[in-house]
Amino acid sequence: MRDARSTPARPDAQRNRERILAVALTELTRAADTPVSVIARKAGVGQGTFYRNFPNREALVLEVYRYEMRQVADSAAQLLADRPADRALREWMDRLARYAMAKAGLADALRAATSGHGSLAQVGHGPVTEAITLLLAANEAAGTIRAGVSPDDFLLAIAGLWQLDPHSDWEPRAARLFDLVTDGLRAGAPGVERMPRHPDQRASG
Amino acid sequence: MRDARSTPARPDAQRNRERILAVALTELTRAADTPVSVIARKAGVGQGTFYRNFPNREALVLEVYRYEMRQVADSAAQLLADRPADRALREWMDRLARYAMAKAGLADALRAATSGHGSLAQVGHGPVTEAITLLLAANEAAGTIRAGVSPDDFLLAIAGLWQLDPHSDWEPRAARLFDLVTDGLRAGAPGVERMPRHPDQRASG
DNA sequence: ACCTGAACACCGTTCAAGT
DNA sequence: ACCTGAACACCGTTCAAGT
Repeated sequence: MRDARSTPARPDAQRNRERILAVALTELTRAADTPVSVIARKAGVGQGTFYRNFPNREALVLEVYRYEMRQVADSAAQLLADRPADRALREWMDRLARYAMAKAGLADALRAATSGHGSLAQVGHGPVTEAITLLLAANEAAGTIRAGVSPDDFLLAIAGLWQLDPHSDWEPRAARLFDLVTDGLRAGAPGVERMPRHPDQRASG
Repeated sequence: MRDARSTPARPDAQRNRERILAVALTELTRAADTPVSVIARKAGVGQGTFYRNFPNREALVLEVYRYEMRQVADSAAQLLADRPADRALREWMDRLARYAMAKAGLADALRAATSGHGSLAQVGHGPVTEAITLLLAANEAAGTIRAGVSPDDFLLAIAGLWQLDPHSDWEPRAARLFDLVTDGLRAGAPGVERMPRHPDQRASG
C-alpha cells in the first residue's frame, strides 16, 4: 500500500493499480467469489504485485465498493438544487436502491470479505454520510421531517435495501420500505398537521 | 442428510448429530470462522460423520441459527396474551434485538456461509414470519398500526438490527430504529388522531 | 449402516529470485 | 523499486478402508 505522503509511484506501477481496480469492478460484479489469482491474471500482473498494491482481498473489495458508493453520494447536492427537499430525498433513495441492486455482486463480495466487521451501509462512510447529512438538514429546514434524526439513524432505517434480491421484483418492496421510513421521519415534523401519507409515490424523477 | 421419511437413525448416530449441533452453537457463537474440522473433533466425530449429517458447512450454520431464531419467534403469542398489542410488538422487537446481538457470532457465520443467497432476517422464515403475522394482525385490529403492512415489509424495516455491532453501545441505536419504524407503522392508522410520538419508550417490559 | 482420517482441490498470502 | 510465480498454510469436501 502506498499513501499520499510517499514518493509518487512510477507511472507503470500506477497503471497496474488502476488496472487491478478496473478488472476487480467488472469481475466481482459478475461473481463475488472471483479469486485474487484470476483478478491478478486478467489485470496482467503477478500475485505479488497485487499484494504490493493491496494488503489483502478485503482492502480491494472495500476500495471498489467505496468508489461506487461515492458516485451516488455525490449526486445529492445536485438533486437538492433542482427540487424541493422531500422530493430530493426520495429521488436519492431511489438512486441508492438502483445502485445497490446493480452492484449486488460487489456487495456480496464485501459481505464475504468483511464478515464480522463493517456493515454494508456504512461503507461509503465519508461521502454517503455527508450526502445524507445534507438531505436531512434540508428536509428538517423545510419542516418535512422531524428534528434530531442522525445520518446513522437514517442508514439503519434503510438497511433493508441490502437484503433485497436484485434478481427479484425488488422495486415495489423498496418503495414500500421507503414509504414506511418516510412516514417515520415525518411523524411529529412541524410542517405536518394533516399530510397525505406518502405523496412522493405519485411522482417519478 | 436424513429426512423424516427414512428409517429412524440408530441411537448412537442420532446422538452424533445432536452433539455436532450443540458444539456448533457454542463454538460458532464464540468464533464465526471455526473450521468444520474443529467442530467435528470437539463433537468427538470424524469429518466424514459430519458430512453424513450435514451436506455442507452452510447447512449446519443455518440449522443452528434457525433454531435460535425460533426461540424468539415463539415468545410472541405469550406476549400478546399478557399486554396490549402495541406494547407486545415493542417488547418482541426488544427481545429480537437482544437475541440478534447475543448470537452475533452465529450471524457472522451465516453471512459468511450464505453470502449471495438468503438474508439474515429471513432465516427463521417459518416461525419468525408467523410471529410477525400475529403481532401485526393484533395491532391492526387494535388500530395501532395502519392496514396492509406485510411481515416482509416489517422485516425489511428492522433489518438494520443485524448491522449493529454487539460490542458497541447498540441499545440506544436499536431503540431509535424501533421508534422510527413504530411511527412509520402508525402513520394513517385509524386509532391515531393526535398521538404521542412513541409512547412505548417510557415503558420497560 | 455407519464411522474414521488421510487425501484432494482450492484459495489467500508470502517470499526467493529476478529485472 | 518493482515484478513474477512457485511455495506455504489452511480450509471445505470426498472417499477408500475399516467396524
